[in-house]
Amino acid sequence: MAKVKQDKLRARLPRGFVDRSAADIRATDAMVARIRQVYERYGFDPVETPAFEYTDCLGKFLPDTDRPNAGVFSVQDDDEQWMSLRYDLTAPLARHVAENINEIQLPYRTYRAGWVFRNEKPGPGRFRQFMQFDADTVGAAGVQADAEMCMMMADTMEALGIARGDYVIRVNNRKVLDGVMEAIGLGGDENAERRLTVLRAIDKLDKFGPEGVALLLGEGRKDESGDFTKGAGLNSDAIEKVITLLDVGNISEEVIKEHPAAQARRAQGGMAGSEYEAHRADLVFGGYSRLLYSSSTGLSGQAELRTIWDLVKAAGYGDGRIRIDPSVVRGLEYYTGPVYEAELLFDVTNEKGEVVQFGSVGGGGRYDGLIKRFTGRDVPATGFSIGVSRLMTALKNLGKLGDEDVLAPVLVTVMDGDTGALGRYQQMTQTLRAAGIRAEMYQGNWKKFGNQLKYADRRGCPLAIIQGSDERAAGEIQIKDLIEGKRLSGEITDNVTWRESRPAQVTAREADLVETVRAMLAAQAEDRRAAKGN
RNA sequence: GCAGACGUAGCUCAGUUGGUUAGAGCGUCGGAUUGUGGCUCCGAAGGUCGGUGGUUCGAAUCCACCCGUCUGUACCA
Repeated sequence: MAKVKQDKLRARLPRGFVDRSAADIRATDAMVARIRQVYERYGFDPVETPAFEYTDCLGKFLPDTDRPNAGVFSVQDDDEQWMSLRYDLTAPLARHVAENINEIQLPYRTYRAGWVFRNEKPGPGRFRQFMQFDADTVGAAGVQADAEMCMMMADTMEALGIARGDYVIRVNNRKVLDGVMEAIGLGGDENAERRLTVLRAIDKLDKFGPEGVALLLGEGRKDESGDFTKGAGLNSDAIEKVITLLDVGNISEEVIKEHPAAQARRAQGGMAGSEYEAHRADLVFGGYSRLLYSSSTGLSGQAELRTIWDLVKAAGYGDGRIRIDPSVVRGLEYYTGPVYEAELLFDVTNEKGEVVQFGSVGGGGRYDGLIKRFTGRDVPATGFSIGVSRLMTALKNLGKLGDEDVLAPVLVTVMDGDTGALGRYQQMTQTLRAAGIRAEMYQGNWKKFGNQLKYADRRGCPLAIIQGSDERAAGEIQIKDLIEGKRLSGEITDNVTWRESRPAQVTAREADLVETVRAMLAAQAEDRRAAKGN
């Protein structure tokens, strides 16, 4: 016997994957619906591509194509072609557009939600399968398309219940970063590797602060466990320039208020939030100018940012919802111009009650070269991605989700298991369903009646319908209010009394089934509202 | 990938310097109560002590390797 047990299969979930509960699925559906509503209102249309793509279509633009299974899940098809599970929704869109370029009317405004897969180390809140919700404009070269993306991200945050001031869309431009690297002598193909190291170091600003970034730009940095990360090896002059750039966006309130234009404005009676932001932007652009005067690439990046800023300001988004920020880096490979990301500004606590650094919940940018790989012709595009799973974790801990719990069904209990009686119970159940009330007939072993109520209780059923032969003969039913009954249970300690008093149970005419159930459910809903109010 | 910590029942954890049959609480199931949830009481099931190999008369305990989890770090399209 023991041997049989040894051979027993162990049920186990693959590392980094999760099963989703009813509550999770409902919360995700609700979130996706709200995001979709925003995208639709902006005039975007849905498209869907499969989870698998040929590996070369996903990864040709990557420098590390020689490692087909690093980071992605790949398999070989019957014909020995490599296929991979998609790791984002942008590369598949590029493939779709390129393949259908003659049928698609450009500019193509499109959105899609879907699961993506990454073969990397999972952590808390980090999975190997997660959902993204993307929007892209393909075939629009002007930065007005990028400005619109930023505004749409802001609207999406608010549609999800994140208050204005609790999030910010930070915008930068890869050309500005490239300009600074030119200025410190890292231009040219021979320095590509070091440029990448510098970008990675900059990306760590929110994690390690300016001091940590400076170490990574120089010799390197040692972490808590004593592990050493080799740095970019820049000299102190170059490090200072990069740190200065990152610091350009870090302007204190006092400095902004000392701005000459701001002082004049204040003399006339105060400064609105949008004016404060405008002065802040002026100071940021001034800082860019001082650092980038020698780089034409950098200056054109700055000009693009200026245009984006003017556009979002004109549309009323210049009140702190969207900010120019020199420390935004984003995806290291294919972005060519403006990059943007959405960041939450409130504290997020995990299951243990610890405050965690949440970072960005979505981001994107302009990728003018991605589709050209397939078509050979210029097809500029810009778009962004929202990490649905990640954002949901944040919202769940905030209590912004899970409010709209679905009510468990009314349980029609079974007192008598012969076919005739079962038919009558089934018919009652259908009558409730036809009236739009969620209901089910007990499907377990009917002979243990106590178990039926126990089942109803644990399932969270609001009501139980009971009809034994006595009630049947009288044309009646018993309706038990399980919520009220649970409340009363606190006052009864003796089991015999508890059973015989049949707490919170009413008798009704069978003909009044729907009417009585409706009234009792309405009363419970009213109680819940009242309780929430307190 | 690198560095560190940790793996005992479904869950949370005890387990003495290496010593007989590895325990508790919670949960699960059954009964007290075949037409009434909760409480209470009684009873039961549930463990290759993460795996493999080694040291030893003897290993949950010591050693090596592997697997897994967690933390930091790298990578993250």
